[in-house]
Order: sequence, then C-alpha cells, then structure tokens
Amino acid sequence: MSEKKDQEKAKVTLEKLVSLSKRRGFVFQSSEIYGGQSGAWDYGPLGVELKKNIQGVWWKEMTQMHDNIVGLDAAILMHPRVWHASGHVENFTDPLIECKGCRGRFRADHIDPKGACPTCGKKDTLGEPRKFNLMFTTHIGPVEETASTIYLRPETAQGIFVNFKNVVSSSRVKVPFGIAQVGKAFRNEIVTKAFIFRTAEFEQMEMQFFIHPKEEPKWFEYWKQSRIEYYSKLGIDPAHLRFHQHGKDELAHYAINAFDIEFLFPMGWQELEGIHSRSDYDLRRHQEFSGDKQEYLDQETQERYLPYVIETSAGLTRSVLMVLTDAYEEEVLGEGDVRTVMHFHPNLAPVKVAVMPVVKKDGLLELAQKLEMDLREDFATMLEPTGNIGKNYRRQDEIGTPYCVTVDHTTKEDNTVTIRYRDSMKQERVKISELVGFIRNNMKNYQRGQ
RNA sequence: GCGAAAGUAGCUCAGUGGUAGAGCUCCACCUUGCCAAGGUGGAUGUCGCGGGUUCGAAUCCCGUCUUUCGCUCCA
Repeated sequence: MSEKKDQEKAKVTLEKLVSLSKRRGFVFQSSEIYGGQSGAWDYGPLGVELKKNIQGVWWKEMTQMHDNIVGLDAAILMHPRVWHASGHVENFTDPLIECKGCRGRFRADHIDPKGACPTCGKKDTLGEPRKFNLMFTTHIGPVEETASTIYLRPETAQGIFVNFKNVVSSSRVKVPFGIAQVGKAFRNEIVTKAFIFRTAEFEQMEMQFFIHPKEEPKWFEYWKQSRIEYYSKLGIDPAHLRFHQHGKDELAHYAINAFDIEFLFPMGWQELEGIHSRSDYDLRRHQEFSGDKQEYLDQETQERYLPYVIETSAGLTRSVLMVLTDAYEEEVLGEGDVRTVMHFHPNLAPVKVAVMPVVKKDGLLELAQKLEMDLREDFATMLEPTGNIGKNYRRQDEIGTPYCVTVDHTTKEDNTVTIRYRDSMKQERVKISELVGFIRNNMKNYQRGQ
C-alpha cells in the first residue's frame, strides 16, 4: 500500500488534530506568546487528563495485572558515567557530512564521502564527517566546568538498570521479574516534527523484564504477544496497528532481537513501541564501569548470573497522538450537519460524565448541579449549565465525553434521568440511585459505536 | 538541516500602501424545550518577532522564530 493511500486511510490530518487540540485544550505549543519553542508542547486541561489516563492504563497493565512487575521512578539527572557505560556517549550520535554546494546534510554511513552529493549531484563538495550527539548536556553546581557536565537522560531505561540490585534486595522479587517506569526523556533531535510525534522532550513508558538467559526466546515471544494485546484495552482499531520484526542488520547497539509496534498516524505508519531483547548488555556494562557486581543469585539453584533483559518501550506522548488520531471522526448526520466526535475509550476520556438540565428553569439547573456534585466521587464530571441541550451534546462529543446525563421535568417526579451515549447518540432512562453502577458497568463493557 | 508554503480574534479565514474585518466560538438576556434553531447586546487583536523603505506598512524589502508538506533523519 502506498503512503498516499495510508494517509487517506488515516482520514484525519495533523492540522485538524492540532486545531482541535488547541481549541479544546488538549495540547498547546510551548512558549507560544514568545513565538513558540520547537520540539516542545504543553498539555492543557483535557490533554493532561488524557495523558494521565493512558499512563494509568499502562501502569495498571504492568504492575497491577502482573504479580512479578514492580514500579520505579528514577531521577532524570544521573551520574555521567552511566551514559558512558550504556554506550550513549559513544554511539548515540549521528555522524553527519555537509555538502558545501547545497548545504544538505547526510548520515556519513549512508553515502560515499568521496562521491557526489546525493541531492545536488556536485562532486568534491562534501566536507568531513562531524559527530552530533543527541544527548542534551547541562551543568550541575555553580561553575560551568567540564567536570560538572551532566546529561539529560535520552531514555528512561538506565534508571532501571542502575537500580537493579536495589529492587532485588528490597522487594522480594525473583527472576523472572520486571521493573516499570514512566518518565521524561530528552533528545536533541536535528528534526522535531509532526506535532507531538517527534519532540526534544517526551515521555516514555518502559518496562525492563529480567530473565534467565536460557529463557530469552520464550519471554521475547511472550512480551510481543502481551504488548499487541494491550492496545485493545486502549480501544485502538486493530486495522491501524501493524508489527515489524527487525532484521539482524537493523538492530540498535544493545539489541539481539527487536520488534516494533507501528500505528497509522496522519503522516503514515510510524513506530509507537519497541520490544527489544537487550541481552545482559546493560547490566554487564554497568558492572564493568562501576565495579559493582550486578549478578543475580538464584536461591534455589545457587546459580549466579547476569540476567538477560526484554525491554518494552512505548512512547507516552506518541500514544496521546495515537489516541487522538484513532478517536477522531467527522460524522455526517444530515444535509450540512456534521458533528466532530472523539471516540475515546471511556477509560481514557478526560471527562466521563457531563450533567445538564434540559432547560435552565424550574429548578432543573439546581437539580443537575446537585447530581453532578454527587457523581464527582465516582467519575470525572462536568456540568453544562446553559440549557442549550443540542449544543451541549455536540461540545461534549468533541471532547470525547462518553456519557451525557440530562435532568428534565420527569426527574422531579420519579428521580430518573436520561443517559445519552456519545457514539450512537441513543438515550435511555435510568434511576438516579442506579446511575453510578450503570455507568461503571457500561464502561467496563464498552464497544466503540455503542 | 535542505526545499516549498503558511503565520491577522479562542478556531477557520478575508483583507496587496490610507480608521483591523467576517463566520463560528465565548459571555449576558429573551425565545425555544432532547441533538450545532432564532433574536438582542457584549467580550476578545503586540496583524508571529525585529529591523528597513515610506508622509503613512497587516500589506513592500531584509532578517529571524514557529508550524505544515516534501526530502533527510529516526535506538
């Protein structure tokens, strides 16, 4: 399938997502009043809820649903030697060659440095390769000197590896076990592009699973399957996901096996999550560089060894873009009547329940206010006080609220309300006393389009 | 980083040298009473930023920042 067709299939353009994100408060450009800062985006009132909800589903999947995975929150700033050990100081670079003719830049290992420029075709215009490290550096302490240079972490994984022994000695875990972490990482990308897809500052959801080396094939397969299944819990259309097994020639410096999960973004298929088999590379390197033994002792067999690691590394901020993309629909209802709906899975929706009076009189607004207050204990709610019912439904559709509860004159008589579904726009009447359980149950069994 | 296009109200945009506008949105009131109805009134602008030309610049010129698209890149 061509990229053009892929983009048609995705149905929504980045511009539309950027526009809706700003209009409704999902994502804002960083430092906008100063002209904007490239590579950085801010998450607004709805965006931060969406991001936290995605993170919550992932965290629950990892730590709560597995009895052998524990959490961690390591510092962004780490000892500089960590990045020498990890190989990032040496390898996390793009050696670039610049053409003096057209000023184009190319990966030194992708072109012939003595040949012609791939863009303008001129000869003898290519300069010497120069290394460009993708790690941000900064200084700790009051004096900017070389000794105090430290890095902003380019991945969260190393915070897990350097705490391997701490976790083993403090939390009664036994191999095989995993450590999960969500946090920010920073890469000084030459190009930051496509809205929140590739940014200099981003968030990762990583889990490092420590195993006996002999069990590497088994666990690599397990995590491939497990991670594929996870995306159904986010309500993502399976047709918008695909999988890519890396060949031996396209592996990162630490990997012996790799598998990508890709999503059909507005700009085409792009990587969302990587499952990497990292062998004992990281623990071995940290053992060498720190002089601190990283071996695991199996209490039963008395075997000492360096565990292998299966890593699952998903982009959280990329996941936000995935969810926005997948949820977006412009539904034609009639002649000239189009509603924009965000079909978020109810677990991800920033607002679960909007409460509104059918009209703003006869005490209905007050009834709605009281009901909304009562529901806060159980759901993220929002009150729509204007009494303009149709407009309120459409506004809630656009921010992806799955349930609208409407208070009307019948409510005063028999303590029932109508509940209106976002996807189908259908309504039913429910007793207020049964509302919480009713919504809970519906969220649990949600199917898109209901 | 290269090439192209764009940047004017919260959003989408009009405005090509002479007093900053429209639609939608938002707020108030009236009306209506279950899917963007109508009416009246109101709020919101460093015209991305800096410099230049000019009596006068949103408009012309230079620079710069940002975004999008195409390359390139992508642990």
